[in-house]
Amino acid sequence: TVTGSSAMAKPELLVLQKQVMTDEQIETLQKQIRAYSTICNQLVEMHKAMSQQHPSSLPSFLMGQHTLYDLASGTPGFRTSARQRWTPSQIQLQILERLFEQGTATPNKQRIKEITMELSQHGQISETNVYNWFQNRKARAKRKQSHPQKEGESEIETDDEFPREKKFKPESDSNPQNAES
Amino acid sequence: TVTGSSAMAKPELLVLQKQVMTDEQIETLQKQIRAYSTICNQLVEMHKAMSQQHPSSLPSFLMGQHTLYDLASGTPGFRTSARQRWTPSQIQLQILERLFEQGTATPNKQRIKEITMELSQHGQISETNVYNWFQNRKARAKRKQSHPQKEGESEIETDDEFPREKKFKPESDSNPQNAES
DNA sequence: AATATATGAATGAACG
DNA sequence: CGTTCATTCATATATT
Repeated sequence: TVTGSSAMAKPELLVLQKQVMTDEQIETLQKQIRAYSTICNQLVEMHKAMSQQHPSSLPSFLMGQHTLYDLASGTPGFRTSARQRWTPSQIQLQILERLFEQGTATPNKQRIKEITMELSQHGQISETNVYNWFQNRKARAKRKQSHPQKEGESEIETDDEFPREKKFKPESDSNPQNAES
Repeated sequence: TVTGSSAMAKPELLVLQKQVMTDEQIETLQKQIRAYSTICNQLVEMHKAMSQQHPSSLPSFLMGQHTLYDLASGTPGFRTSARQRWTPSQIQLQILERLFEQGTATPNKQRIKEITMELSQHGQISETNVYNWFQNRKARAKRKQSHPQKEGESEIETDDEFPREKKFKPESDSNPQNAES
């Protein structure tokens, strides 16, 4: 039985007015469940390893949590991946790279359509894939040059990283000003 | 209507023929998520108590699990990344989505103030955040129809066994949107 | 197997 | 408002 231990996590993502969920909502739920599943199992494993006790001695609050095991242990590894990300084939990559070198940095809509059409002959691809690829390619190229040898030592400490030059839109008409603290 | 019906591998409880969930199913999901949430937090607490280490030293598999602590918002111990960029909480997102669906496409300044006031009760937020969110939401909703974000798996894997129960998207490439720049 | 890296995708913010 | 940029998230792949 799920006894609400505290008021820490209140997944209200399910509060709907109707009994209809969209694909996106279902996918969100799957992700969340999968995340919990993974972490729960990992944590349980760690706990067992640390306590060095009989593997059957689980803390009391895990008793009766059949819902957990029904969900998670049913499929080890939990292949719930709702969406696989696109992976360009070698041919596609070559074509894309060549286009990029030729100066096609940010193709417009029409250009993307053409490229997608072209690349679709060498594997499954969508316009969004092409769009994302060029965006990432450009961003990566830019970061590489400005960040040649810098090592990513940035830790999660409270180091006040200067938050970039934040530019406000000097709109004084219908644009709210930022009031963040 | 919901176009891309994805019949991918997923927990049994989510295998649906349509994108419609019954009250019971939603309730089941809520219970399961709550269970995960509770157990995860308990396990994390226990682990911290046992390891007697810095509360910030969490195992690697918890790194980057933003999905978790977004869901279990406010969970202490998880890396409190002082991110520069505003990230709406689940509740905030939910409210925003609802407002958007209700037709609040472009709220004026006054409306933004109200919304910000409302949302600020569920986390840090500024009027600019709200403004940007609606702008982005609208822009991307529009592009959504022109870019069918339906990518399949790449068939570059020649050593494929047999066609699994992959999801099949009705790639009808419906709307040849013509938006030249 | 666990960790590190590469990279596709998502999204808040900014620009013209 | 449409488009682009910058950063982050998530996962496939590589490395140890």
